[in-house]
Amino acid sequence: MDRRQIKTRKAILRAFRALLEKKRYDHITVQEIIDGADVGRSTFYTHFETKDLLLDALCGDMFHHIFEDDPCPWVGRDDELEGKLAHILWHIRDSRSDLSGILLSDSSELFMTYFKAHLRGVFEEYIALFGEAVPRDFLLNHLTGSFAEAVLWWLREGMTLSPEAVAGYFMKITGKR
Amino acid sequence: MDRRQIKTRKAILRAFRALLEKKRYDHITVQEIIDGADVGRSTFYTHFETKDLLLDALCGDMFHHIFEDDPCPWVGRDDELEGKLAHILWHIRDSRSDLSGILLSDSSELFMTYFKAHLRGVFEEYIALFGEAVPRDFLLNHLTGSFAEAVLWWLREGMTLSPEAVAGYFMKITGKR
DNA sequence: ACGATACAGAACACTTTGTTCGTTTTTATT
DNA sequence: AATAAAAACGAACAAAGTGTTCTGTATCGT
Repeated sequence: MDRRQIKTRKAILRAFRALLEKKRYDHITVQEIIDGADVGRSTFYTHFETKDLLLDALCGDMFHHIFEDDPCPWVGRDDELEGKLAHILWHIRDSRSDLSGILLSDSSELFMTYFKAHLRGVFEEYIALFGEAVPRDFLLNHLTGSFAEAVLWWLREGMTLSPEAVAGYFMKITGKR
Repeated sequence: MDRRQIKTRKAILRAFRALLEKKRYDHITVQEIIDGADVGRSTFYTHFETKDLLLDALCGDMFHHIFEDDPCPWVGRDDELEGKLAHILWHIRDSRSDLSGILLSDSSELFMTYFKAHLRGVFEEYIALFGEAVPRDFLLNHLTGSFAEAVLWWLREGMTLSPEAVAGYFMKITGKR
């Protein structure tokens, strides 16, 4: 791939993210993005058909590496899920992509949708741990939703607690352990 | 208040809600709203300064009567909270304002924010029921968030379950009872 | 050094926004 | 029923944003 393409693509995404931390998604204009990225108008539209697709691309970039399956030392342990959750939190805190800024922005709901979609995959593996007192889909929905909320709470608190502590709280509150 | 004002205000809100069920909030234009409401352009702007304030007004209308404190037969009983939650669900299902359509729309995240804000008030009263194993704010956040998610799940399922059943599931899943 | 291609920048037709203002209709009151 | 006040209409407006097309220039991979 051409270096120029990569450079401008990154510049656009960076400018977009900077704007997202300042104002709401639907108040951001293409003009502001290309001004921030210092990129021509036509160039923007060759890279991204619409602003919505730009958002998709940003979410892809941000969440992909967090949910990559990397070597996991918790496999087989009885706190395997808790370990994985802590791992996700750890990634968010130390991520170069500065996820926390985006998740705390006025457009956070937008990103929560993507976040939950990824989380669902994680919890699907461990659904059996939580019994069968309620419908499977209800439970899955509950776990992903409430973990995402917990993460947001943690970010709002300034991430003073350790990832392990938050994961522990979450497991406790959902009745496991 | 002038009848005309009430009439046009209602017409605008109705048109807005009809549009929200079809397309996303930030894709809706003022032009579409006033066409749907059959109202002059200047009239719209005398009623609502911006589209965001129109949204605020809509949320106010929709959620207000649900969280009104009306005669509550569960006071003092040990399933008082469960009763109140069922009551809320009952309201949503039978509401004339057709909340379900809005909460299932592409802009549902927007309304969830308002919904949660109101729910927080409900849970604040009963926070003591859930122990002190985790920080109060964490817990409050968890309860409001996950109940809102449960409601959304219920709506998506077509409200086949009874309000009492959903409230029961929720209490079970949060560890109470 | 070469052709290919990505970019800049300007111009464009078009849509949307929010405001203004004179006119017409409806309302509450007498 | 007559009247003054209030509200809605509708046209026109500048300003801003959208998405496309074009030409010339700079940069890339080979």
